[in-house]
Amino acid sequence: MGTRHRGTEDEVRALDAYIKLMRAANSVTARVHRHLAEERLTISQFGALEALYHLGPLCQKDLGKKLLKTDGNITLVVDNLEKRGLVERRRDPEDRRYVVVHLSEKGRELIQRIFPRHVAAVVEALSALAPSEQQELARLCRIVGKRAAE
Amino acid sequence: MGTRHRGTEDEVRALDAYIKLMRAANSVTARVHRHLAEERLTISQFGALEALYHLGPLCQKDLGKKLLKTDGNITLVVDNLEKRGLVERRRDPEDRRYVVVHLSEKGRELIQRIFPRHVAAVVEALSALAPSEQQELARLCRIVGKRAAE
DNA sequence: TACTATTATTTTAACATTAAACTATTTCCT
DNA sequence: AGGAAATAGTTTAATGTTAAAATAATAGTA
Repeated sequence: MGTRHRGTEDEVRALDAYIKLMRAANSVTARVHRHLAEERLTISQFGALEALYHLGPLCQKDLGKKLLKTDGNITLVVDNLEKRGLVERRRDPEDRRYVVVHLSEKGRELIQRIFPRHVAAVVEALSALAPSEQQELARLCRIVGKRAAE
Repeated sequence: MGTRHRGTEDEVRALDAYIKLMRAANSVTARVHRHLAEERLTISQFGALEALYHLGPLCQKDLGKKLLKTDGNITLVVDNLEKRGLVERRRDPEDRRYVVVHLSEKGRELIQRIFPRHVAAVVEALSALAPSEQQELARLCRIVGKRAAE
């Protein structure tokens, strides 16, 4: 077991699962995003580009919801993408509170080029599990995530 | 499924498990550490105190290995704990390259007081799963984490 | 219409995080 | 012994991250 805590059986079991979950998420994140360094992209920047690529233009609030990040964080990440010309901010003329973030041509070219590497890295990272185990992992994580997000 | 990617069955399955794993880890981390704000402790600070509490004094290198963080990061986290008088740095007289980090009395009192809350929060976060499911989650995460850490 | 509440974004302060360069110390090897 | 290599820690620069306060714009309501 991964915990040194002396507690009830329930506690030790939960702590063990917790530690393993955290370590798996850490290791997989590091491994999956290793290839991003080549393009000088951070994980957050990649996440934003990917969301815009698959969902189309989004206002910053919605981008934050997708990435589970705060408003202020999105402001900074979009700033840095904008500096590199990978996205464009467009103020919504209908409701001037909204800033809609669009992929630029350069940004689209980049995410199109590197997304296949991302998929390959994810497949590789999970290849130690059989297909049915991957599905079971997804099922358990969905339950845990849902409860914790309440 | 949690992905919009159009790909092979293997790809979609792996991406789905990956997304669920990440979201679960994120949500559980946020939930489990919610109580730390009361004590104005960060997650990293809590992790360092916990490691010192359960493993005894550690040099910064070893602390970094436990927390999976870089040297420079540990320097800062220990700095901030030291400022609050929760830990003490002691240069190893045998090998003056090493700085051994000790819990102070104040630090020990704090971690002893809040650790039970941490355990309770972890148990709560995982309570949506049956005991056997928690064990299965731990098993799958261990496999995935091990592969990714290679 | 005018006031209030809500919503989206930005800003700020504090801490986290990494990579890379740097310092100090020790170990290893010839 | 002496110099090279390895190891522990610090520093720096860039980015991320949050919470909280501040701005700006819109919606709702008396």
